[in-house]
Amino acid sequence: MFHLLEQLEENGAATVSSTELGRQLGVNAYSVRKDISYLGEIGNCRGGYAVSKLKNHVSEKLGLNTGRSVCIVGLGRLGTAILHYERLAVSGLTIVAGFDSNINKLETIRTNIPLYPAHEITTIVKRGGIELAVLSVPAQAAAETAKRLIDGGIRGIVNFSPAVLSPAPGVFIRNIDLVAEFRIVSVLSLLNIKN
Amino acid sequence: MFHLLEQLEENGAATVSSTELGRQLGVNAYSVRKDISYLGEIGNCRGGYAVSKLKNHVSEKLGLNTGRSVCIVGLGRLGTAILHYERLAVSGLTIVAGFDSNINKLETIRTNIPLYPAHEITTIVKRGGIELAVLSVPAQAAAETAKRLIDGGIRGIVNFSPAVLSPAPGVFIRNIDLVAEFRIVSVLSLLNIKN
DNA sequence: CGATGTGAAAGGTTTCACAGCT
DNA sequence: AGCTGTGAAACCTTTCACATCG
Repeated sequence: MFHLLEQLEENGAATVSSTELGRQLGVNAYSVRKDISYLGEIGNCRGGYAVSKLKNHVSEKLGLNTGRSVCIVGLGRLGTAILHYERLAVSGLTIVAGFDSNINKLETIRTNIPLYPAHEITTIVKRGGIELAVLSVPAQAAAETAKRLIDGGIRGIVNFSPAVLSPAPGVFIRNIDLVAEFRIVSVLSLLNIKN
Repeated sequence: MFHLLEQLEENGAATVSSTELGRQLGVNAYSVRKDISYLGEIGNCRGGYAVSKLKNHVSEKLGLNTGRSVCIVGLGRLGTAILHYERLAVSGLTIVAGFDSNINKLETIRTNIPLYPAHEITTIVKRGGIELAVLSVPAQAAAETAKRLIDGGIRGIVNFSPAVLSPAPGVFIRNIDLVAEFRIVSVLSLLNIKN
């Protein structure tokens, strides 16, 4: 949704209607209006929403403009891919550190982002006031690593490992199990025609 | 869920109760039982579920055992990471091809999986009867690439690009916008304590 | 008119309570 | 007693109809 607004703005569109937004997002116009209305009114009934105004409005209400610091824990292929992901940088998130338990690996990765061994997680997170973390370590290391992050005072974790992390107070955890996603597609593509 | 069952089996657990499954999955026991019951009964009321029996039951009912072929389109860092992802291989999915529009890139990637230039997508997918695809190309290339896959007769697409693909009959599309996931964590970790 | 914002209906999912089996 | 399977209740989300505004 936000990405679409940015695209529209780049293309020089001044306004956009809920119908059009819905079409491009693959949902109906009701939902679009409902969602937008939760953030308070803004539309100028005649010509739809003013694109840049709506973008800023959403951005502000959701706190998307407040830059937040992120660290990547586990620099395997997936972790490294995220470390270099450009789209993150342009979305208010700054990657400020990377961690891996394999010290040799830290030296082979080319980046300007500072990298540290895994045992320093708690210290660095605490010192740098790092708010969010990406967990891309093997399943068996997930619980231990998460504990270190939480001890450092992390506020949110995006967990790519298949292990389900035990919830901690004040820490928001989002699990993304890639293999499960593939299974979903695999199963559902067999069954029905509609999404 | 499925991953947990495999783990339990490895650890030699013979049976498991819905309460215990729920605890480890971070949901309550009601949901676990409800979900399992949709696939038909199986539990032996006294000692909970027999782990391996349940695993096979789920596997069979969901068609997880029928090996399906997958191709990866767009061999950037993310695409390459998935190409090498071992956990996919052990979950009934076989990666049978990779595609990229940059021919030079195809030569630099070390793998046993056959790689092809992007313009051959339709041909190879059709010829190989490839069922599922991973789309990890830049947003502006997503629509065109998806069209080629669909022309080749693909059944399901896991779309990692931020572009929303227009739905096609008989093709199941699952969108995974990584930046959106980070925004969700970023926003929600600010607000509430509970997940 | 064309478009938004919103209360009410429809539909679906999660939670619960409890019968029934070992 | 301990646990499963399931109908009913509570809850939430999506869909719709329509009043309202420029």
